[in-house]
Amino acid sequence: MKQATGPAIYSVHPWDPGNPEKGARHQLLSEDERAKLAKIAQIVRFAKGQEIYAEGSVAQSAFNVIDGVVVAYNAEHVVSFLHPGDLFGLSEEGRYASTTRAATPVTAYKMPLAAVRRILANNADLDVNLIIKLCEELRLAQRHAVLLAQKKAATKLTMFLGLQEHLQAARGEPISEIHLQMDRSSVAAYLGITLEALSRAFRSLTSKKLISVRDRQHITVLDREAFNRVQA
Amino acid sequence: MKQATGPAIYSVHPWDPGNPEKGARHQLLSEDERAKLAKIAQIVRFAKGQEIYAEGSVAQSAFNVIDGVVVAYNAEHVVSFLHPGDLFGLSEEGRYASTTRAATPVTAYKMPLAAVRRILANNADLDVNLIIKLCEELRLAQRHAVLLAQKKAATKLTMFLGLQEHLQAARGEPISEIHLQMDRSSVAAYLGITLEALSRAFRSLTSKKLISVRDRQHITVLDREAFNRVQA
DNA sequence: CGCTCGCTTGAAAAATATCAAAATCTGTGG
DNA sequence: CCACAGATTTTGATATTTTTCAAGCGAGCG
Repeated sequence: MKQATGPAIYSVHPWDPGNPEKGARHQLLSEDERAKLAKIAQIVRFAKGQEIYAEGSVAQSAFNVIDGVVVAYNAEHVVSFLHPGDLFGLSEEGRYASTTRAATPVTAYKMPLAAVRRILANNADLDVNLIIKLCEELRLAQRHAVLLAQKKAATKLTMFLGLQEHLQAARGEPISEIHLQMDRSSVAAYLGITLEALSRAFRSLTSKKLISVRDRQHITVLDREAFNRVQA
Repeated sequence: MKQATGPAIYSVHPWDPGNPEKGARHQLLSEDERAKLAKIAQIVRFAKGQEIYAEGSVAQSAFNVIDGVVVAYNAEHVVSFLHPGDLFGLSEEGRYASTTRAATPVTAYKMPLAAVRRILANNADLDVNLIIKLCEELRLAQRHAVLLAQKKAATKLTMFLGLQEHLQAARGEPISEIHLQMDRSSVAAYLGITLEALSRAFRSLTSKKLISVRDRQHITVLDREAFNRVQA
């Protein structure tokens, strides 16, 4: 468990173009805010594969990932992966907009939406931070769209790996290897291709020695230049 | 010109599952807030095809569409269409995350980001409303992702037309016809297919009498049931 | 009138989807 | 520690679909 002090929301800061640490993520909540949220939060655990909530059901709680990876589905299609420091469970007209499921064993804070709203209404700083986080999610969703718009499976895969690597770095994790915690079918759904096409794309990149696959979860980029060139 | 009283942000309200007017959009800003923003906003116009700002350039202004349609590009790919009541120009690390271009003649409010931030910092209500709007954009982006994940061009097209119709209704415009204000190449880029594939998808739906195309901009759904069934 | 630009159509090439089956991995229990 | 059952992933062959390249159409405009 990474944070015992209360909910934590990480994001890159959306302003300051001259920011020295480009792309680094920061904790958006102050100690005080975290403490406030901690009072209404409880820690919950989900087993791998367990559903957290279903699309269309009445939204009662928001969640904040402490450890593990969550997959969000819209109508059978994977729309995002949520990592520690990410927030999910925001809703459309009071109902969840996605189905979420634990891709690995997950620990998370669970917070009643009503209480979150009450706190937000009285705390301008929190609002701004939530805005920052939402901007980040929006940018990620748009990057996902760019990825999905690619026509070749190998291109999609390199973009995906690049994105994962980038996020991993932003989270401060080592990036000698890319660590894919979700299974192949989730990745395929995220890329908008079949499991078979994904498998072949992996093989194609591997046989060209652009990447090496240590095991299903660990990938290394061998030829960075050629790897980046695939995205063209 | 639709709103002379100041910037307007429209969105569906994210809570209240029992909301009677499902999917209807509301004005998020109070008269007071609009007046406050109007003080820092100027009205600007863009000719059809004109670039509004470029991806990666330093972000200095946010925009609020008054009239017309704006296309947002990420790396050559269309990620969204912006209509009256939409907000754009929010940034990542101080630089614009997309390139935007007027798809039709556009009128918009232009507001210095620094001033917007100053107002946001002192106005919790605005914050909450911005959050609501960002949630909406996020949901749209995820719906776009679901669309892009479809494997057949005809399916993508029906989903797109359905989405446009839905948005049109939410804006309170008549929906006897679907009005596509952007050109075919923008639609194709949004769907992640080639112009030719889009053209063939239109022909396929037309020849099956699911839709009729009055002119390049106006489409009618003839067989609603079959039309909805395509999305399977 | 002749032009360009946006869109449509056609034919061949390339890529992915689909279906079926083999291989590999994971967790469980002996 | 090993063996087994079920789930996950890879591989193979074929069918579909889309991309690509090239040419034709048509509306709007100087």
